[in-house]
Amino acid sequence: MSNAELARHLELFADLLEIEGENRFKIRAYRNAARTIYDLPEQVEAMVADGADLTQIPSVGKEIAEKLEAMVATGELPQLSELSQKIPLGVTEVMRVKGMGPKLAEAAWRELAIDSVDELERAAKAGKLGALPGFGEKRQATILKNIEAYRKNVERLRIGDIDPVIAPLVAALRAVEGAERVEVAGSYRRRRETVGDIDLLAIAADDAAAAAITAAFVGYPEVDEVLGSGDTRSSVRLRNGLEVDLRVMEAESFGAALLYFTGSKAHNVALRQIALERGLHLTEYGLFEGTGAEGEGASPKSSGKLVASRTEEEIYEKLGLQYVEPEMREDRGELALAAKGQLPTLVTLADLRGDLHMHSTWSDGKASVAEMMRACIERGYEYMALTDHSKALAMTGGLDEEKLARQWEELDRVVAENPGITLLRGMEVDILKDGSLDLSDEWLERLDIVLVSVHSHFGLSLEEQTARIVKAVSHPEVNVLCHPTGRILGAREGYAVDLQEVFDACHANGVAVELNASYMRLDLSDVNVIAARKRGLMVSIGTDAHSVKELDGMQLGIDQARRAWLTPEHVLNARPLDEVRRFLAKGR
DNA sequence: GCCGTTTTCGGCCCGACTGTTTTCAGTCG
Repeated sequence: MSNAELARHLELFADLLEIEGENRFKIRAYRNAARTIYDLPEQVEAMVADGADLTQIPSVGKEIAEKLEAMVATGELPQLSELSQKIPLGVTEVMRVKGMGPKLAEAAWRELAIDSVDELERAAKAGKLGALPGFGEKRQATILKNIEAYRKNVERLRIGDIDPVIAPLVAALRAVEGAERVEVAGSYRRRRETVGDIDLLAIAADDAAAAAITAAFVGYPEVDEVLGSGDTRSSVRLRNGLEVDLRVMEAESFGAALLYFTGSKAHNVALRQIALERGLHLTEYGLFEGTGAEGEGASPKSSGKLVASRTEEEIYEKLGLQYVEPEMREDRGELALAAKGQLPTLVTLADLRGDLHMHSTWSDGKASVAEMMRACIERGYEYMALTDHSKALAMTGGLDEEKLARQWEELDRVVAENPGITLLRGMEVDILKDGSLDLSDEWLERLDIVLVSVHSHFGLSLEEQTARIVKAVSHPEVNVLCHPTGRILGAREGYAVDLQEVFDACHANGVAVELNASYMRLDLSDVNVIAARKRGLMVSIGTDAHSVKELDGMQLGIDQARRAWLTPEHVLNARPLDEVRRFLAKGR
């Protein structure tokens, strides 16, 4: 059972416990464990096989360790199956509708036998929800609207799809007179691969400016529906289904608000804990003296002297912490390092010296070799690898040995015309079904860089797929394993593969793994890049560009790399050319 | 259920909003 499945079982169990009315701290314990397991770079299954002590995993104690072992052994969680006899799993689905928490979902199920979103909708339309405690006309209408939103937007949107929509919106708000600052917070700022909604924060010079910013926001052309609009807070839904919230505030508390709304929630909880340990109190308004517990009846917001609030930097500083980059704020151990002053210096776009994965019109790219080359020079790269497809991908016009020879004649000319950059002659070679490669050994040896990829036979069993890829990366001429899981965000799960085993093989053979920066892929995921880093692998951030414009997709790859704490030392294409050449030569 | 520079019990992040209340529970971020 994969870590993701284990986490989902724990999460589902927590849902049912919550509906049952269990102790909320117990529920939180299960949710914390679920999140930790989901983020864990090591496979729990492998840990169990090795006889490791699972209670060494943070948030996992004796009880949850036993449950994990049971799930690994039997493929199911007995307590979950048992509880789902009592409470239908559909009730947890009802809980996913905004406005329906555990208490209301439970009441709806007990009173009205509602155990699915469909049932909930039917009951709301028939006006039957009024029978529930605390349910009036208004709430019934709200729930109906929220069911619609739930159906429309069950899945989070890809960050690469959202960027082109949000950038102009932010620009429009920044252009409003009296808008002193407009920033995006939330998971968008943390650069998560998918985003559920957008949080915008703005500083207005005065009340008139605040009103103008709000007016510009709710009147923005892409707005489909205004969900709510007040003096300090407004909310809209854009035409693509994305919900966007705007908060307008004074400069005084902007840092505290930015910190709070950037999250993650887990990072915030951990930060507040640190504040309490220091006799301080952190809220979205600022960092205050006192823990807020002593002032009987006094609002924590007003109790205690303000210590810091204008900038995130000063809040971290007063907490005795280094500034934590937004991409790292996931409570994955960053605060312990920040306390010791040992946070890594994350890789940036400026650190990159080249792009090692791109296509041209020789296969399925839209730009010529010369155009791609000039574009790479414009982007300040010292080197680039041209890596068209191999012949197995007939639909892309992949190259066989003879066509590759002709391509090289053109490369000779283009290289002579563009002395500003070093061209690495490469190919993205298909891994065939049996793990052999789609190019002759003779040509594999002649290439400067060999990328290998799976583009077919996604349905192989875990064992077959793993063995196939291990065989491929064990070929002495292979340098980079591309998009190692084959996933397409929001469209296709990756194929079944034991990444630990594949990473071991890459390590043994001097092969780097790719972080494919395409907004559709972002493969490896942040968690898997962390696993690769911990395994000591080099990571190549490649755009897989099929056009000049797609070369700019590199930023998304950088974002993902930063979420995995990569520094320039970890990234192959952030290394100087001679070092890259040594890596490609594998000491030969 | 987890956790421990207040270690094996007694805590566990915080504030706002909403609809429905007449003092608040539930939900959300």
